[in-house]
Amino acid sequence: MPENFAHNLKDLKLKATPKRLAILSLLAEELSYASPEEVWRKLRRNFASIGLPTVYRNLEDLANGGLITKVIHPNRQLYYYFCPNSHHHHHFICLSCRKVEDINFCGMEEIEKKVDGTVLSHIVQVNGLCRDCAESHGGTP
Amino acid sequence: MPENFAHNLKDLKLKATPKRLAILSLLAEELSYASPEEVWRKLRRNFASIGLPTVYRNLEDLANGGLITKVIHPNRQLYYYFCPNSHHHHHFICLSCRKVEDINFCGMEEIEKKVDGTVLSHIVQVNGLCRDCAESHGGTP
DNA sequence: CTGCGTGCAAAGTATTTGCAAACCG
DNA sequence: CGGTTTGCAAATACTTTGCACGCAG
Repeated sequence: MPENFAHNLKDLKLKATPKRLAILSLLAEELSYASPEEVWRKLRRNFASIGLPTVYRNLEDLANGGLITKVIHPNRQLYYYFCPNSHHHHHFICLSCRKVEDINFCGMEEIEKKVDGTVLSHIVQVNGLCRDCAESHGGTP
Repeated sequence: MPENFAHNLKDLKLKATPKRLAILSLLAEELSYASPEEVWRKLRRNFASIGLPTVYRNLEDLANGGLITKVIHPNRQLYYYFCPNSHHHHHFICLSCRKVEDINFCGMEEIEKKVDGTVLSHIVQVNGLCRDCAESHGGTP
């Protein structure tokens, strides 16, 4: 499922501009989450001029469209992750190397029953150290 | 369990200053989460001079000590909530009136088994509209 | 063509930091 | 007394906005 990006964008009524496509493929190649500035730095290798605001705007739009996922980070900076996995699930993020693992579990059905109100969204994210990072520097994020 | 705040602070090696105690009791009286600035505005009623940075610092310290909880909000501002419930659980937050409901469920045991790494922390938060808000303005946060 | 997308420059604004003075224990 | 805590002022730094031009459809 490599290059339906253009198609995905069309579905979201976003134009398939070179920069959007580049952002998507760039993130798709990462196993980890990235900050807007990191994405921007990488894009500058391929584009003579690209503005940081453009990156912010596009990441935001892509996340709203569901093509990529916002990562919730203790330091409250923005990070994004491209997740090829299409069915509902959550993530384990490594605070050290930023790798992301899928978690195929979501207790939300049970939770929704317990809540006295309307659920609009939910956040489930597990933070920690991946096996590699945990072994190497035994616990220092 | 009203005023062991001083004791709680001591456990965290934080001095029981009037301002810290005020922050705690102020939050303890709320059923909802509050921003640092809101806390600050309320504190100014009782203290001739109180700096916003002090509020930020104390909220952060109290949250790190586990006396209060940071709320994760879509707008990425800081919010804090005092939760009297001592055993592990999570929260349903109303994006409209900011009320907080406890959710006595956490699927983390199951999740930890699935993860290939060391879990340091986890976030489970359900966002939505409480029954009252859902009924009144049927869906506009 | 026509409106969405982008660059650039500039503005926000919540949050942090530095330091001297005040204070808890 | 001695290390914490606090106020104040100022700085950070991430993120967002405005506007004119360029490009996708």
